[in-house]
Amino acid sequence: MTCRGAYRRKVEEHRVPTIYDVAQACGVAPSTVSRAFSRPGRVNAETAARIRQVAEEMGYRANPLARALPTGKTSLLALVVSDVTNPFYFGIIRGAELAANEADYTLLVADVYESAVVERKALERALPLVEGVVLGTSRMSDSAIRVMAQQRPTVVLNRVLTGIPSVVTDNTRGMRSAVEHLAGLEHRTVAYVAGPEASWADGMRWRAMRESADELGLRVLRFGPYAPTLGGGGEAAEAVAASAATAVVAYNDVVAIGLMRALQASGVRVPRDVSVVGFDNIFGAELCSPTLTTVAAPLAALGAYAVRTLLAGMGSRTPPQVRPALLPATLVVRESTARRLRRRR
Amino acid sequence: MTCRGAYRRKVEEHRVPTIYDVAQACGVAPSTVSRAFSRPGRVNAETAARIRQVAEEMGYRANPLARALPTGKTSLLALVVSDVTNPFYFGIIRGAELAANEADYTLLVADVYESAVVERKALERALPLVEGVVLGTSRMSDSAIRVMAQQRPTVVLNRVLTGIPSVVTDNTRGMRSAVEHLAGLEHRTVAYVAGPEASWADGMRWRAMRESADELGLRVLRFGPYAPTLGGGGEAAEAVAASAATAVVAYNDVVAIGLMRALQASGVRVPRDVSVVGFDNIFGAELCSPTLTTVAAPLAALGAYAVRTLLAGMGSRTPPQVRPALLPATLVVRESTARRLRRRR
DNA sequence: GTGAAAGCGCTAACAG
DNA sequence: CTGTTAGCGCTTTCAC
Repeated sequence: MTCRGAYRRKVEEHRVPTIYDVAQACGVAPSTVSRAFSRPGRVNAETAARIRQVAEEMGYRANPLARALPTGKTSLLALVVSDVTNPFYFGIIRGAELAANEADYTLLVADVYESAVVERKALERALPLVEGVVLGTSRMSDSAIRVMAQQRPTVVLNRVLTGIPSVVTDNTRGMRSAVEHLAGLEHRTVAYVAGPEASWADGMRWRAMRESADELGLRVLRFGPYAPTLGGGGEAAEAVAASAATAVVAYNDVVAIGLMRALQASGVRVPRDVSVVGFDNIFGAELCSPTLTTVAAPLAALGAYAVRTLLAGMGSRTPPQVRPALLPATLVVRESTARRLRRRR
Repeated sequence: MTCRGAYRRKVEEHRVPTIYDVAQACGVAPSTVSRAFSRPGRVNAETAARIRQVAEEMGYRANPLARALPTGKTSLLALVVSDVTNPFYFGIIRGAELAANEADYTLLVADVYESAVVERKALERALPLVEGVVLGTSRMSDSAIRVMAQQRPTVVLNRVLTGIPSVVTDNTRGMRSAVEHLAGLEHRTVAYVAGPEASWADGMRWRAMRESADELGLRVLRFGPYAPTLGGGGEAAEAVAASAATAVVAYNDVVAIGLMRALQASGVRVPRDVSVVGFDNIFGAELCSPTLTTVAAPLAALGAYAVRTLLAGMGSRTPPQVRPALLPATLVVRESTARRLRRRR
């Protein structure tokens, strides 16, 4: 054993038992204690049991830092989200955290306030500490993501990046069920209130809507783009009210709620005059009135699946599957959609 | 220099430059490189600059793990919240994260799903990694918290614990402004819809309401306790409607929204017949209709202040201030409160 | 199966 | 001001 203790720690107060203490108490070498925990098979079963018990009694806990230094195994995973304040992420965080804890990993949630600079700094800080990262929404360019993915196993959410494993919501199917729902309520002309043009999801949703509407023989209009905010939805109200559409699907719930409020404010009743469908099923969707029919993204599932994919990829030497995983979105029917009235308003 | 490299790392792939590489490239001792970064004063300015530049060119970044091992300085802080899904915490997380990043710390958000078991496990995992912890809401007993506080500097949010620094919302002042607002709208009889009895905040709020009402000469009723959920608020509706109260303050926004909906469902109009005030100003407060007048907890400020208090306490040898810090709550007036009608409904 | 010893990358005490 | 050295606590060859 090396001569220890000459390098006195500043805070002698709460001396935590180390592997050396356990070894001494058991009358074995430190390396044996280490093995007893990490490779139980390679040590005499009886000895191992004794070590375990003594360790337990002493309240020994392996120092994760010390373990991580030689092995790189920090048991930390990073989840980067652009805005913890956005209800969209709650479910994702929750799901990711559950899956991480399940595997005895701790999740480091990095909130980057929609800012590329903060994102860079946050990642710079977190990257060396974590074993892998899930990119919730990233302001980073594809190439920047690829560079990062070389440093640490990476999984991307709701964004497809060839070569990087990703898990995305099946917007197409989700949109289809929304349109089918509206068709079932006898709507003949439906509109899409678009979100930001740069949004990958927006493109998917609009395309899916057009296709579904076509297949079901509905007329389809498109308004926008609008900002993905209450105000953005509000701006769309006038155009929607003036149109022939009796039902609209909005880019997301926040836009849908903004739209509903503006419609109501100008005397258009929801769902009596216009049915409204949102996307995402955020917490507020059942707080507004009428409560919002919406396509629920499988938030928790997305987060959990991403983490599991990450862990799986870390475990194996082989590069992880390259095809994006599609997780089903489901329609949640609430009060904001209703059967079309016979007489046009 | 010790003979290095015999202990080959498994992944030779992405060799990150170490302090030794920089030292060699600069022709100085490793310790000098270390000093150049941690104690710039103690090294020849010219040498330091050269080292810095070389390090920059090589893309050297100190390995936080290795740094943390001898010093204990992980640059990690934990924030424990009982439920990331609860809108109440968003602001807190955001504020805490901002303050942490400002000081070059990374925040580890541990979500404990309202479960004491998960909380224990999460803390067990995180505690050895972090330098301090902020307890957002904890299911732990006072004594358990005190035990933890001995291991790591701790700050508690919205809970007062003698001996442990804490930062709490000034519910008393917040409630007073709510009651003054209602009195100004000529309400004479007001009611409090109580939350869970075990809640420290609930007790504070009710007491403050009674006192404020007394001082302003209002009659005050109390209903509850109810669960702090939409359903809980709904349950209160009947009692409220049957009472003489023309205005109610609810334990929190979620209860207030549940109450409003149930009232409206039974034909009581808000705010025409009954004014409703919530507490916390969660995201949903401006999504519901009518939008909710509410006492806004200084969420981001709470989080930020807690982190700053924590960091301050870690910095100094002296035990941190023991008096809980009171942060002001402010009334946000929206649509759910209105002047009392002359004729009683 | 077990012990000895060399490191992981960095910091800090000690000399000069 | 700078170099030397001993460790932080754990893992992992390498011998026996």
